[in-house]
Amino acid sequence: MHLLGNLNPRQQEAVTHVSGPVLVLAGAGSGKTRVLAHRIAYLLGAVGVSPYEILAVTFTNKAAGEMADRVRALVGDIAAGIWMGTFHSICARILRIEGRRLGISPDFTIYDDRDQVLLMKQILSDLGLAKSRLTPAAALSRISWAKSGLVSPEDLAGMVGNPYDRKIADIYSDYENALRANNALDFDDLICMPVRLFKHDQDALTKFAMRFTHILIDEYQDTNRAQYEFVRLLSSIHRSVCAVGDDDQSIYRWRGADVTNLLNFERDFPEAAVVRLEQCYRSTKTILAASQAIIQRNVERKEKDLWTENPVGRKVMLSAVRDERGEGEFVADMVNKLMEEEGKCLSDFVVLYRTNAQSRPMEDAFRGKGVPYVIVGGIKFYERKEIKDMIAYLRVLVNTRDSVSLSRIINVPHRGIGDVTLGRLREFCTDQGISLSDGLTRISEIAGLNAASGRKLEAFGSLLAKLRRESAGKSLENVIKLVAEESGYLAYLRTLDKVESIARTENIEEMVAGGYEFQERSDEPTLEKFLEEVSLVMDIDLWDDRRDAVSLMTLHNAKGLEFPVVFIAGAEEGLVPHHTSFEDRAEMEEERRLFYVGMTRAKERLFISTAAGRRGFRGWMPQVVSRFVEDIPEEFMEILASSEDRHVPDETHSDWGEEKVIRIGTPVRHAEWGTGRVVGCEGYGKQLRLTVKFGGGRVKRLLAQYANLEFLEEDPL
DNA sequence: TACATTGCGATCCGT
DNA sequence: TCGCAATGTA
Repeated sequence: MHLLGNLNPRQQEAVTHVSGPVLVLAGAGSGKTRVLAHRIAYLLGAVGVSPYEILAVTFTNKAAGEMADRVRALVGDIAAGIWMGTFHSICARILRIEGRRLGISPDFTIYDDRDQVLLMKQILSDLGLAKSRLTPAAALSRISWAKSGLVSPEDLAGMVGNPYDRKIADIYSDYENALRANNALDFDDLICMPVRLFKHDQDALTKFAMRFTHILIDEYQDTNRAQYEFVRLLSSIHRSVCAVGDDDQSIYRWRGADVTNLLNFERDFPEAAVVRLEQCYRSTKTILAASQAIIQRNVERKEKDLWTENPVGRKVMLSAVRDERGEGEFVADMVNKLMEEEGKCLSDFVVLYRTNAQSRPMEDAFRGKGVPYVIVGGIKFYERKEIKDMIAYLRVLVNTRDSVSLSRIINVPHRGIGDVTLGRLREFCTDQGISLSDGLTRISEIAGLNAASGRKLEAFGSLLAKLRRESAGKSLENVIKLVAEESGYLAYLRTLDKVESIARTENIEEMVAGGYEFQERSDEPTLEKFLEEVSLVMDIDLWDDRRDAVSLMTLHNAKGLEFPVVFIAGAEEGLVPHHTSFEDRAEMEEERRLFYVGMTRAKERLFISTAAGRRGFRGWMPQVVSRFVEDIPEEFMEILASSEDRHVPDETHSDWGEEKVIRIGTPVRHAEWGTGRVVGCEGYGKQLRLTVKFGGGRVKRLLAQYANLEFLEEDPL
C-alpha cells in the first residue's frame, strides 16, 4: 500500500502502531518527518480516523505547513481540518475559544519581549525598584523560568532559602495582574493558561481530551514542563500520543526545555511502544562518523547506533582563516568554486553560525563577491520600529485595555504629549482602576493637567474613536491603510530625511501587502487573527527554501533542516561553545549538541571554519579553535591551508615566553619535517598548541613550547 | 514641558 | 554597532 511504501520496517512500525502511545527515538536524518506525515496519512486513510480528532504539534509553523502538504499529497483533501501547528499557535487557538472560562477575553493581545520589558519597567518603577540593580529583563527571565515550569508567584515565594526569589515573587505577582489588566498574555501564558484551564475545568478538559484521539508531537526533546503537562492532560483519555525526538538534538534547555520529558516517556506511558530510527538517509558515512565522534563525548545521553548506506563521501574540511573577513571570503569563494566545479546551485548551501552578529561580515563578503544570499533571523520585519508602531495602533483598536501599545503610540507621530502628561494620565487611571483608553474619555477629571495638555489628550482620544468608527466593517488591508493615513504616521515619515523616509514608508506598504495576502489566505481574516499570526511568526517560517540564494542562519534556526553543503562558521572557543557556557557542564553539553545539530544538517559536504582572531566591540581578540573540532578524528578531517596573504594583525601574540607573533600562515621550519605553515592555533600560554601543515601534506599538532619550531621571518615558499 | 543630542553600556540562542 | 538613558536646549 502506498501509505507504507518506501518506509523501512522500523519506520513502518512507527507509522502503524496506532493503538497506544509510541515513542520514536529518531536520529538525525532518519526520516522522522516522513514518518509523521505517513502516520497522519495512515490514520486518515487506513484507520479511518477523522481529521477533526488529530492534533499535530510541530516545532515551527513552516514545518506544520510542510507537514500538511505532505499529508495532502498522500491522502488528498480528507486531511483538511487537522489541528496542526506549534504549541503556541495551538494554545492561542484554544484560548480564543475557551479563554472566557478563565476570564480571558478572546480579543487578548500577545505581548512580545519588548512589550514585556515596557510593562515590567512600569511595574518596577511603581514598586520603587526602577533604580535598583534588578533590570526588567532579569526579572522577566526569572519569571519566564517560573511560568514555563508552572511555578506560581506563591510557589516561588515559598521556595526555601532564596531571598532573591521572594522579591521576584512580588514582582511576578504584580506582573501577572498587569497582564490581566491589559487583557494581554505573554508567550509563556499561551501554554500555561490552557494547562490551568484543563486542570481546573473538567468540562473543558473532557471536551478536548475526548476530541483528540491521536496526538503527535515532533521535536519532543525540546518541550518544556508546561508543554509536557499540556500533552499529558490532553492525552489523559485516549492515551494515544506519538512523541518523536532525539535527546542529542535538545538545544533549548536555556529556554526551559527539559529533555527528561523525552527520557521519561516510558515512565509516563508504561504501555508505550518504543521505536528507534537509526538508519540515516541524509549524510555521508564520513559526516555521520565525524558527528557521532563529537556527540559521543556527552555523558548525559542515550546510547545509539546510527548507520547509513550512503557513500563515504568527502572528508570534513577545516579551514583556518585570519579573521571574520577572511572567513566570509573563504565561504563565498568556496561557494563559487563548488558551483563551477561540481555544478552545485546557490540553494544547496547554508552558512551556520552561533550568534546573529556573525552574519554581518559574512554578508559583506557575499555582497563583495556578488553571491546572492538570504539571512534568516536578525532583526525581524515585525520588530522594525514603524511596523511595531502600526501594530500598536491595530492592537489598541482590537483590545482597548492594552496600555503598553497605547503608551507606545500616544506620541508617535509627535503630538506634544510627553512623559509628564502621560504620567498624569497613567496616575489617574491607576487610581480609578480603569484603562488608559477609558481615561482618555475623562480628561477633565485629571488633576494637575494644564489646558493645553488636556486638549492634546482629547485630540488623541478622538483620533482613536475615529479610527474605531471608520475601521468597522473594513477589510484588513484597508484598516491598515486607514490607520497609516489617519494617524498621521505616513505624513510624519515624509518629514524624515529622504532615505529613511522612503525605506520606512516601503515597510508600511509591505505590511499593507502582508495584510492583503493574509486576508486572501486565511479562512478567518480578522484583525485579531492577523495580529496573532504576526506575534507568532518565526524567522524560519518566512524563509523561502526554494529561493536561488545561499542561506545564512544561526545553528538554532537550522534545526530540522538539511542541505547538500553546510558551512559552520566560527568554530572557536567562546563562540561554540559560547563563553557563557564555560562554567556549567550541562550547558557545555548543550553547546556540543548544538554543534552536532549543525554538522548533521549536511548531506554531502561539511566545511568548518575557524578564525585566528576576531574584531569584537573591544578591538582585536585572538581566537582558539573549538574543542569540538578537536574531537573530530583526523581520519575524517582534512585541513585546508590558508592562502598566503592571510596574516593576523601584529597585535596578536601568544603570552608564551617573549611576545612571539604567531600568525595563521606563519612559515615554520622543523629539523625533521622541514618547512611548513601554521594553519591552526589552540590554547593559551604554555598550553598553546599549533596545527602545522608541512610539505608533502603532513599535518602535525604540536605543543608549541616543546616543538622546537623555528618561526621564519621570510616566507621560503 | 517637549524634543534633540550626546554618551555610554551592553551585546547568545528566540516563541 | 545600536538602542536607550541622562543631559541640554527651545
